[in-house]
Amino acid sequence: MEIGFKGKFTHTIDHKGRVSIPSTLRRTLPRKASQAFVVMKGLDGCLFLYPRSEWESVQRRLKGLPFWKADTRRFSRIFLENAYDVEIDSQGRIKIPQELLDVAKFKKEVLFLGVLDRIEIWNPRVYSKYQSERKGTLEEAAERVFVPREEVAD
Amino acid sequence: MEIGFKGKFTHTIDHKGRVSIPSTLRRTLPRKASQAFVVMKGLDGCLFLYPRSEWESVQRRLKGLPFWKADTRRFSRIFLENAYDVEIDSQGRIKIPQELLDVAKFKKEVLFLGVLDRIEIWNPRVYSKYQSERKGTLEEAAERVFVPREEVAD
DNA sequence: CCACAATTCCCCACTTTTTCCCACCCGCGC
DNA sequence: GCGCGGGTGGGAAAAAGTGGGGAATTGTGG
Repeated sequence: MEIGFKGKFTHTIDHKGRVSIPSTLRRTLPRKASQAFVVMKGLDGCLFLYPRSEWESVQRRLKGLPFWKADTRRFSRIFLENAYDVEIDSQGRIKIPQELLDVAKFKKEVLFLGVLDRIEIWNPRVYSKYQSERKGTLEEAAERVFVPREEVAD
Repeated sequence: MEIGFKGKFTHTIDHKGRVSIPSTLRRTLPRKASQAFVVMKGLDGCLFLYPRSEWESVQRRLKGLPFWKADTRRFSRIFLENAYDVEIDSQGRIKIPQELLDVAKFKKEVLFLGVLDRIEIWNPRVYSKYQSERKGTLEEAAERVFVPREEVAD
């Protein structure tokens, strides 16, 4: 069965950069799934946390790009320079690399969002700012999101 | 599972030309992997560091190029004249040949980037200049990576 | 072939960071 | 109350990163 993270949880980062993964999200993983994740700088100011299995397909995509093109190299670097392997420890926590703590402006409290194949980690303030800056109701957004591709005039 | 280096790390070169390979990157290698690498002049102003196993395929790719073309010959020569075998010592360090220290303009600090099948080593200033010279955002990179292939118009 | 200098190699040493483990707190159900 | 799972904190041990000395090796000139 396919992974589908969902829900919102608030946890705290300790001064060593460790934070517990919400147990609800952990339980979403297949039993046999490894404790391995990849955490990377995400879009809109959050971090993306991928189970290693999901990351594999991202990596395959990257490897498929034409290495001899300058743009490919640039984008691969941008993409990978903020990606790190992390493992869940015996307490159910991961350690977020210092680089990423800075990138995502994490203080003490962080927000976990389950978003299908990935978990997002936000500074709560950044998230509420993100949502409030985007005026428009859920209903309007839904219209844009669900319009079939071929109807999108460009 | 396939090798996929990732992440960004800053280390220092000592006055003997030695530098530690970030242990995180070392751990990306399979246990049985040898301590042997090939370091060479890379593209865009950095050095490429390939595990010997990955180097094999680079070498195969070079061999596959049409050597009767002038460009191929020039290209191969530039790469190979600046390629050296290096081994990780008992402290987890490699010694970078003087030639390459000059080529890559290394002072004291260097930046390691994990980029899939290779590790790149940069002068930090050269790297930030490289990335600032042309616009390129994570959002754009994400498009390359995540957009289904057929939709990428070329 | 030897003497000498320069470079490399192989350890050891020290500091900082990371990892591992234990302990506690809190809410909940029995 | 008591046990249990989930979340948080901290100390000790281990690993990582850096520097340096001295033996071994290489290269050069006599």
